[in-house]
Amino acid sequence: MAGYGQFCPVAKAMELLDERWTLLVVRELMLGSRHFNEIRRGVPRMSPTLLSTRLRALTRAGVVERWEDGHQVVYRLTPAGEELRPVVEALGAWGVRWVRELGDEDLDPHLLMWDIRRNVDLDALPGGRTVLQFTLHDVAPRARRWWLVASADGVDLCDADPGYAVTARLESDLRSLTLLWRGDLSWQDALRSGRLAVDGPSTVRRALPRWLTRSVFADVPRPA
Amino acid sequence: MAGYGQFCPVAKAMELLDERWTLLVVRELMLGSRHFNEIRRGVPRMSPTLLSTRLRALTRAGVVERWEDGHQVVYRLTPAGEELRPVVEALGAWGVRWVRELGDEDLDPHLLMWDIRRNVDLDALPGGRTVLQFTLHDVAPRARRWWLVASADGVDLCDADPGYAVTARLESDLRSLTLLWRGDLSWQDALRSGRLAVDGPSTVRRALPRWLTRSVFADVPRPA
DNA sequence: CAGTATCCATTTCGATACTG
DNA sequence: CAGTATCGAAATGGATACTG
Repeated sequence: MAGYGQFCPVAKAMELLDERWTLLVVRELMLGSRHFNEIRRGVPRMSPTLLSTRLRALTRAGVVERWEDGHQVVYRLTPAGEELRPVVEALGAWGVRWVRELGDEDLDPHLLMWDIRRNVDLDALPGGRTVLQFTLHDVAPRARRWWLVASADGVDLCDADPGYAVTARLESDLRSLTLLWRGDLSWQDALRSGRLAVDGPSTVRRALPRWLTRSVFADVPRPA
Repeated sequence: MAGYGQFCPVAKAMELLDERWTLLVVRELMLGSRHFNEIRRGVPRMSPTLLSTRLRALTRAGVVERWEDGHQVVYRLTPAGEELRPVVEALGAWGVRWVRELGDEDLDPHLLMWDIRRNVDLDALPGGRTVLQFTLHDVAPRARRWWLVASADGVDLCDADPGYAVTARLESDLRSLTLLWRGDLSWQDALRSGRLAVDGPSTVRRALPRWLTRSVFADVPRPA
């Protein structure tokens, strides 16, 4: 793709950043992904070839640094890449306010559960091990049931029963849980309307919203 | 172009905004352009067909409002579009810091003079009429000479001698004047190095930087 | 794990000319 | 002024399979 033929800094920035997928790859790196297949997990519809191309372009542009650690390959943002955070944040805040309609194609249980998993607030987690069982009743069998195993050591997400005693069960549908995650729906409204049901001890139920945190954009105020 | 298949607000925002030229059209509207051909002036390398397509997409997305006033057509940003300002500002600030190399293809005397024109600070302008004659000695004859006619009523830019008495003459080359405009080069350095010469009364010369303002990104601090 | 290789359908865009 | 019409070249990217 040719450039814009403009010296304007916005144009120069967009020559790099407006290429499809590019800023989503940057987002993944901001969220802490370091390895090729870890990044892929956040952009599953992107072909590996294309991810490879984009990582190379970002590296050439000085946004990403590729570095071989033993026989591992590690990607990370350079200072220039880190400084894209305000851009990504502004885009997300705008998107959550003004792009409200989600098509069915935008819903993805794997992405959703992965996002939920990586936003568990370990500091707010009750002591011991908490095991949440999620059921998304409108989703194909393979991706219908999930187990979130959280303890001070970390969080695991399983799509098969790991065998631990379940602390609480959440039932919802894919869209409702997605809306809750995005902050388009509050915990209160989700529960009151029956779009989400939580089955478990009331102490666990009450603690849930504190450590099962939502998207960083969830609290962006919505337009009246 | 298909969507990303993601509910992430950044992805949803980029489905609209990562299409080529889109954000530059938004930028033009932010800078005050209202009419089709006025917008085109800011994105001269964009074909009218494509501009038309983009304006329609932006209108559908609720970012732009199209409105017929008599037999004029007026475009303007909606509140949603206005809220893209932080995005554009973050991109520009990032771009001016981290995309420093300008190719010769990025230089354009028409865009540059147009930008300079629309950033004249009328409030800081001395009384009466000021006429600046610009000479870009490395530019093709057609775009080498410009006259900026500024008074309290407004600013005109001419590519042919309008016949007024010239208050001061500026001589430079296209790249130097562009760097000055972007803030990659200070007035001081430009003058000291001889990349810019100003010929005129010293009061006029000293007042120049106050009203002939540079890009809004010029004062963004550069990385060490 | 970390990618490449291949291949083609599709889209996208730019150029140019034209119109109410 | 405010766009449409048309057309072909280029590239973009998706799908799939494969490799060190």
